[in-house]
Amino acid sequence: MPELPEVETMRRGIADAIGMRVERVEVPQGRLRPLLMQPPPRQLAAEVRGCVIEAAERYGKRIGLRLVGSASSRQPTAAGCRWLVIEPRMTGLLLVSTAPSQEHVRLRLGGRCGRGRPQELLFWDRRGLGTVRLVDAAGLQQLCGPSRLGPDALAIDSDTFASRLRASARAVKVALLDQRAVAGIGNLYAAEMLFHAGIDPRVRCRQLSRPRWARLHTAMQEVLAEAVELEGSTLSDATYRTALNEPGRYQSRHRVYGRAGQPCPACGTVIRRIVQAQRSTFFCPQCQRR
DNA sequence: CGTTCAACCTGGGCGC
DNA sequence: TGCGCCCAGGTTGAAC
Repeated sequence: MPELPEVETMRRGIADAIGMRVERVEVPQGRLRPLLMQPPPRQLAAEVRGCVIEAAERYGKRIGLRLVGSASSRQPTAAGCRWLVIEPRMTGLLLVSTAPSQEHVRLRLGGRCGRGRPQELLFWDRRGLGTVRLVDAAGLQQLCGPSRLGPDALAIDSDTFASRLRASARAVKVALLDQRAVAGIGNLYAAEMLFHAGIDPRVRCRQLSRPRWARLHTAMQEVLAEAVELEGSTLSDATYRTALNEPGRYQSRHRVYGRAGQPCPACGTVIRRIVQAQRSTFFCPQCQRR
C-alpha cells in the first residue's frame, strides 16, 4: 500500500546513498517473474554496475534513481544518464543498513564512503508485485511523464487541482485514485482526506462546489504533509517499514480507514465500509456530506 | 466518456 | 490443528 507519504519516506531514507557508486548488483535467483525487472536481472545488473547514483526522485508512488556513467559506457555525460525506476506497488520496500537476505535485490555501494553512508541499498517485495526498471530519458517520460502521472498531490495548487477533477462524472473517491489526474493518492489517504474535508466519497466530482474543492485541496495537503512527517502508515500486517526498517507512525492518526463498525472520532456515528471500483471505502455518514 | 473485471502475488484472519 | 476461502489494494489492459 505504499502511497505518496510512504514512498516519499523511502526517498528521504535513501538520501545518503546519493553520490555513491554501485559496485555490485545482486538479484535473488528463482522467484523473479519476468515482469519484475526490465531488462532481465543479469542484463540490468551489468548495466547498473559502476554507475553513480546522482539523485533520488519521487514520481507519484514511484522512485527514480538517476544513474550516471558505468564501467562499460565510459561516458559520464548526460547522454549516458539512466533511471532505475522502482515501483513498490503493494508490498515493495526500499531499505538501507539492514541485514540483507537472499530475498533482496541488492545494490552494493562504494566510492565516497563516510559517516552515515549506507553500504547497501535493498529492494524487497513480499508479494512480488513491484517492479524495477532501468530506462533512459524517453523511458522515464513514458513511465512517469504527464501521459501517466498528473501533478504531484503535495505540489499541486488549489485551482489546478480543482480544474483537473471538477468536470468528471465519477465519484470523488474514485477520481482521487486516478494517477493521471493527480499523482500519489491511494486508497488509504483518499479516505482520510475526504473525512477531513467532510465530503461523502460517493459524491460525483461535477457536483462539488468550488469552496468544497478548495476544502478538499487543503485537507489533501494537510493529511499528506502530516503523514510524510510521521513517515507513513504501518498497518496491522506490519509490511511497510521506513528505509531504516522502522514502522511509520501515521496509523495512529487514521480517522476512518480500516475502522468500519467503530465510532467516528468526531461524532461517534458508526463508520461505514462500502465498495467503490472494487476497493473498500471507509467514511462517516454523519460527518461526510453529499 | 465511464464502469467492471481479471491478472499479478502472499499472508493474515475467519468459519468450519 | 488445519483446511479452504476471502481480503488487502497499485497498476494495467481488455471488454462492454
